[in-house]
Amino acid sequence: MADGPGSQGHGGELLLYLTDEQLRQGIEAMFFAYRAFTADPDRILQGLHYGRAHHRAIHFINIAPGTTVNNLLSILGVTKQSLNRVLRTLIEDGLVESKVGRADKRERHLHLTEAGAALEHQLSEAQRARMRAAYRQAGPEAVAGFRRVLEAMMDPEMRRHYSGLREARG
Amino acid sequence: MADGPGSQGHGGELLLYLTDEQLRQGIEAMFFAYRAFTADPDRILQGLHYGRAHHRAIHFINIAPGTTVNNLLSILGVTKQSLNRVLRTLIEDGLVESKVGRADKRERHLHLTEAGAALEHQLSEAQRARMRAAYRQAGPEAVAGFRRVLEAMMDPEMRRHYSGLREARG
DNA sequence: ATTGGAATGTCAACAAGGCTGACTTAAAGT
DNA sequence: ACTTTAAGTCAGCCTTGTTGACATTCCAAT
Repeated sequence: MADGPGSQGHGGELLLYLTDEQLRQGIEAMFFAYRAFTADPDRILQGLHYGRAHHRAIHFINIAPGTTVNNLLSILGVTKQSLNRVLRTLIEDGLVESKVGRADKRERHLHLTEAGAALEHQLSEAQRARMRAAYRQAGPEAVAGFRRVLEAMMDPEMRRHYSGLREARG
Repeated sequence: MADGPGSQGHGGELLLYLTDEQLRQGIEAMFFAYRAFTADPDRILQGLHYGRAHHRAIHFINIAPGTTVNNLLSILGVTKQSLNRVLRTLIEDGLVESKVGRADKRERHLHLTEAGAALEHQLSEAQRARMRAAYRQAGPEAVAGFRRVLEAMMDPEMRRHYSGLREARG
């Protein structure tokens, strides 16, 4: 591994020279960027007696309408008790609808109501606005790299749930 | 690659055309990657009666030894009561040392003890390992893009605290 | 020297949102 | 018939965030 810092590891042949300092900067960048990334929806949710957990549930129900509780559980990586607490309030407040499964009546299929979809859109638009601004500022090549690093950082288990891989990767 | 599928001329200007779907994938990538990113240190901390808050305190005390409580507060973005609870246990357990300031004796200057530095290294090494693997897998160009997007995503306020900008940006 | 304000620390109470464990109900699978 | 699965519920615990109130210490200005 006599490669300099500019070595190309794209094919996986040559190794990158990565100092602890470079890695540390990446770690801090993740910390600060993620905080900013969640700040906008948090601001909207605060005062509505909702939190980040509700946002996540709403997000994934919107992505996969009709998903079951069990499926949502495995995506979110929390216990059913934790999810249930969140889901119950969303259903009570009329943002989420829970329908008994046709094929398997044990399952509950989750959908957003109109009100739920409206909140989802408000939340995701706030997040998209920041993402859009960052993408524009960084440029298309940077965006591709950003996505590549994040995908490589995920647990393989979670990569299954990540919809980005099912399309637009070629 | 100035005009890949992600960019498109727009009224003569070279604006990025970003679909909601592309942005959503970026949002989800952040979610899943951040979870993976914090999972390794969380695993180490669990059972030691420490949590992510302790990790963050230890991290930034290590980066800026001698930092004051107030400065740490503004970096972490939590209340002094929250930070104090964490700091107190770290001091009691002999991981952090709090020294009264010489110039201003109201201030407390924070340092890691040897034990604290050892834990810091264990935690950061776990995180670096994942980051290193992702960087190697994605390649140097992707890493540069990753950093650029994250920096653009941060709040300007927080960019001041981000050490990555003070060096290695040319 | 006294006073005002800043920095720090502490106590108490509360909420969100994780967790475990135990248990029920209903439906499906065998 | 029995077991397993999906979902829901109750109770209790932990971490980590929040407010509000208050004490202490010290610097700096009056």
